[in-house]
Amino acid sequence: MCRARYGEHVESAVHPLPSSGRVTISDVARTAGVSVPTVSKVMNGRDGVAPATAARVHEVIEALGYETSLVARSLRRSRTGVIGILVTEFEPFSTEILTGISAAAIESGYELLAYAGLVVGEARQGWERRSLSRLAGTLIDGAIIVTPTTLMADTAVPVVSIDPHTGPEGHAAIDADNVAGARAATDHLLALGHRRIAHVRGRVDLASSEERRQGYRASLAAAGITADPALEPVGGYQTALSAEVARALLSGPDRPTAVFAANDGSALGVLQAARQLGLRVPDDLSVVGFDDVPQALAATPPLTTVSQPLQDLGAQAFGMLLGLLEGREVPNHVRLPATLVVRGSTAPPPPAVR
Amino acid sequence: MCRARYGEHVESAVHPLPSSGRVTISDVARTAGVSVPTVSKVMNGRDGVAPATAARVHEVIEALGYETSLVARSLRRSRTGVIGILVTEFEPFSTEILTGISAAAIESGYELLAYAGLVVGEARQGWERRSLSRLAGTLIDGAIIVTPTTLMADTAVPVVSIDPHTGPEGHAAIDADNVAGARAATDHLLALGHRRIAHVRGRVDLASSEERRQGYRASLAAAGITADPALEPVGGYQTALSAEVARALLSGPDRPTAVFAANDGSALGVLQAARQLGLRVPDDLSVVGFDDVPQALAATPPLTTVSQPLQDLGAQAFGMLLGLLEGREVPNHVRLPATLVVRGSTAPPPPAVR
DNA sequence: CTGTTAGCGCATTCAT
DNA sequence: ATGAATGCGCTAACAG
Repeated sequence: MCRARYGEHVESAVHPLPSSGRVTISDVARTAGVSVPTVSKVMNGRDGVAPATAARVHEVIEALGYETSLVARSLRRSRTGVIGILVTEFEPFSTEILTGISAAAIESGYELLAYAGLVVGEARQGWERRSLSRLAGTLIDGAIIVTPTTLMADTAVPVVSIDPHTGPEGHAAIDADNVAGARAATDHLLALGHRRIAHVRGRVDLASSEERRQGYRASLAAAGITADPALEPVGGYQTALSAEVARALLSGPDRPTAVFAANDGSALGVLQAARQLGLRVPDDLSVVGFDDVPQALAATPPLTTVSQPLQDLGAQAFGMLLGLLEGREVPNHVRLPATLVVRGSTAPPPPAVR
Repeated sequence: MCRARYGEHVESAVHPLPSSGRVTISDVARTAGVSVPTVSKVMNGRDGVAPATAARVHEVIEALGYETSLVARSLRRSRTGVIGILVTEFEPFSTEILTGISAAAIESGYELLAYAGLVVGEARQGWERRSLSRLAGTLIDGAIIVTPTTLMADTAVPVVSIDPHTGPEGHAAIDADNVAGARAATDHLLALGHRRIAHVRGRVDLASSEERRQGYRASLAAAGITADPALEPVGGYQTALSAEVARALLSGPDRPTAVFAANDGSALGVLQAARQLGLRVPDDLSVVGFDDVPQALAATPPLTTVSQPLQDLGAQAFGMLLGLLEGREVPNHVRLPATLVVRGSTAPPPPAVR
């Protein structure tokens, strides 16, 4: 067992080699017998320091294991070399994007700081503005915001949004083609022979959700099918709620033979509901999701879904931000293709209702 | 198109409402007609402020969208309410852990700051000490370090290590049971009837790699098989190198019927080599990996592997860190079970060689 | 070449 | 109840 003891209230000794772990620039200066600014110069490789002095300072830095505090430095300097990535929390969606950003940023000279405010409930509204205010202007040179809920004009640093909830208008943004993806999903079901296709909608306040419904409707319209509002319950992008509305949807007499869910979480809910009702997937019911999260592949049966190029989204967002930081012109809006991935949850409708 | 223009050199106007995005406490104070300390008191909910004044300040804060700078605040205060997670880069392994930490941290009152130095080459050695020095004592209250390469004593803040390369001795650490996991993998192959089982080793300088080899050898020994060094090439946890050594291994006359690779990346390399040599998996060759990264499931055939509870690792690390921060006693070392996941890459050996 | 002075944005005494 | 002064760790502009 070990007990916490981190010298929070340790009296700093009269002389160097502080007992606590934290080593500051003054510790180094004192030990090396020079002034603080001299150490600063050495740290930043500026000239105007005698070679002998620099060497001695370097030795002390090495010995004490000193490293400049990112905080103190960034308070004083304008550029920090750190890019912020703002998310509400770390979950499969945001971490996949993070992975893409990281791959793109390697050897770019920038460091990455991913920040999760972990706010819940009321406080969630406007989280991105708050987080950005806390970091921008000091800690970070620019930011990538994952699924921001509001538009932000006049930010202190360059910002690129990924999959903004409000749609990609007004600021540098990148997202996947939700309309085309949803259309591909519905086209796939139509091609299999389905005619009665339901759509479990996402959060109605989000742009992505509405775009997916648009794609669904466009596909139906192209096939000469008029959309039936009774087949469009709202699952709010949530598994539990989607399972609930799916149960109702699938219990009726004239139940659909296929469901296109607004995201994978919803699709998993539909799968759950089908299982409870004794419906086999894909024999009795076909299900398509959206996003292609890891669980989609692990589901039983593996979920047919629309894959968003999450890593690409991240990588390209980083590229755009780099462009903004370097004062280059960058496209205001980039849209990446979403592609259908056919797995085991879709099949032709059962003969009885065909 | 839009061009970067973020008022870096904007002259601050004589009066409030600065043109740049950055709003400081003095802007608020000036606008509200009070002093800076008063605003500070209001922000931190301290008393000693007239209700009327507080209300006015609150209004201005709201109007200006002011938020305290994390940097400036943390420089002055000891506690920041932010936990740092230090990684070299964001990839599937570290982001999975991140997801687990995030789930555990929600509603804990702490915010999460994941920091990737993105160092490569020489500078990589000792990255965790450098990153920690840059953040600890100021920005973060404690840190979780993912796969640190060195031991760190006497840190400025509490630290918990996940899967330390040096083994879990000396500081609060958590990892998966590599020995037992490797043993389970090898036992599985033995149970299928394999006798000639190779092991593609990982990075020999890492504790996890050596532990996995130990488990492999222990399993063989228990079955009365003496380990053959010729069957233990080093793949260095890398796909390309592993494919190379596997090609050599599988080209020989007395080739093994099964391979236990030190991690999934290596296993994918073995799969590659087998395909090139015309060996069918699992009919001609069984392959087992370690880690259970998402690609393991997506491989052809789906990879039998040993799953590390990455999210649990993260969640429990957060729990331990919380304990340290609260001055509670926490176990110095936690070891979580690694479990075999049997998929499609393993089967009994071909009759010819059985 | 070096040290002194100043100030980044904020929180904390201590006066008033 | 409020404001002036001080310092966190660091860097920039100057003075010696």
